[in-house]
Amino acid sequence: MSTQKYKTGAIRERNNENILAAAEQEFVLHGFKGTSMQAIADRAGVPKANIHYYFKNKGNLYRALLENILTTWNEVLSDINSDSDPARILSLFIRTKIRLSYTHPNASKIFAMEIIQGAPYLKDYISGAMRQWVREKTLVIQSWIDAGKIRAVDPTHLIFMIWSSTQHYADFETQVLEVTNKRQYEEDDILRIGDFLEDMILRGCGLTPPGRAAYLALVDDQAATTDSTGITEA
Amino acid sequence: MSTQKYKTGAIRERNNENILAAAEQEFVLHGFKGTSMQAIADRAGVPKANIHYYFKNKGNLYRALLENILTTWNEVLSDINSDSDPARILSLFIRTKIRLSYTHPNASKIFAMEIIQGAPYLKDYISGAMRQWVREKTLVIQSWIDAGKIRAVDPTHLIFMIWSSTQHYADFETQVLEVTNKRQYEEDDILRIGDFLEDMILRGCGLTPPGRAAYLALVDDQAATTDSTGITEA
DNA sequence: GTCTATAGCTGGATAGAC
DNA sequence: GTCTATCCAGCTATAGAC
Repeated sequence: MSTQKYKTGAIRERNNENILAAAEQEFVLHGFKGTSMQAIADRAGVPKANIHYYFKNKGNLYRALLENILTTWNEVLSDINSDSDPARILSLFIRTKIRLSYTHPNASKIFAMEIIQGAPYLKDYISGAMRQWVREKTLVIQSWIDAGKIRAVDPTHLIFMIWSSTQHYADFETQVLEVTNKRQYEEDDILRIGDFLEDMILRGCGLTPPGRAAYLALVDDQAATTDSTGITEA
Repeated sequence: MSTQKYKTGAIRERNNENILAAAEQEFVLHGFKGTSMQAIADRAGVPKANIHYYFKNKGNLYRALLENILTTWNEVLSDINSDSDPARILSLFIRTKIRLSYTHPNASKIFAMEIIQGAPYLKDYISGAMRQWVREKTLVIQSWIDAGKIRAVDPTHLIFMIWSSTQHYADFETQVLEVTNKRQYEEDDILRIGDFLEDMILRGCGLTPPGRAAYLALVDDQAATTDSTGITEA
């Protein structure tokens, strides 16, 4: 029940996105408590009061941002399932997570800071949906072990290892770039990291790494399929 | 040139430690900007003005804390060198880092948050001492590869993998405990994490993991040696 | 829906009594 | 060296003109 005729929802949405994008930057740089609504407003180019009009208070804005992040991740990662070949699934999962860290580094960083500080806003999500997700995946991995498809490694720790080693390149971006004396990641860096982590982790599982070419072929296939579904958003 | 006769240095030191310990807690929970001097003072049980007397300002207090952290890490990890057996060195390094994450989780978390936020206080350290440290270690690892002692894996990424997968259990403690439905880590958890990561990473390097027993024997040896040096601090 | 002005409070830091 | 009282800049949030 908005007061304007039509179309104005578009302005609201655009403002919304601007504010959320600005908030993401500020929260990464200064943390939740350390970020001021004024700084977000300045970065988004709107008066401070407007943010309160849109989101009521700082906690709601932060919550909206976290939901955005989790939604994006779920959309991308939900593609990964129902292939009975462990090597292909693990490879795809590892490389997709690395690509996510590359395309959404700030999302990963905000999530990381939230967890490090004790997950005050995400405790329910972690002990609910996330725990459930891990339970399901460990059952799949355990079934691979029982079928003799992979070595007997602890499924839960395997998931933690994939999470930590991939997210590291987003969360500790500053350290990685500074230590390796680079300005920023390039496409080739992302592929090489994928090569390395796939190689290490799959060998640890007693599997033969499918390699970079197999992944690129798979992604190209998906891209072609997605195009053919006719997504036409500008 | 202090104004009191003698012994008062002990009081100052005790206060200093209390303040640093309180600051560690608060900085972990709320980040640098989000932490108030009042909160630190309350937790340390001293008037706020005393902290300013001891540390002059918030930035100095934070810097002192970071220096404390880096000193502790250097002391513990500098023991690890000069063994020409890659499997033993890597195993010891992995398990020592996990133990550090267990004994000093807050130190790891503060360091992580500092890096995630762009390392405003530690950029010099990273591009200086830390980069140098990585350079040296990669040369050692590369010499192992050249000598055919381990598989040809990227030395830098190997170091990042060990860092990320071990620190994960400190930094993401909340997530790990919540997902695995545990209250806190126990001794056995630490050993099992060591078993898992040693197994995965050393196999990835084409090495045979020495295993838990080898590590425990080594640590017991060191403890005995340390005792025999006659350290008598209360 | 948008923005200015401001209330009400907490922040870091210091002056000055003890 | 210690602590109380206080300054003032900056904070979140809202009231109310437009």
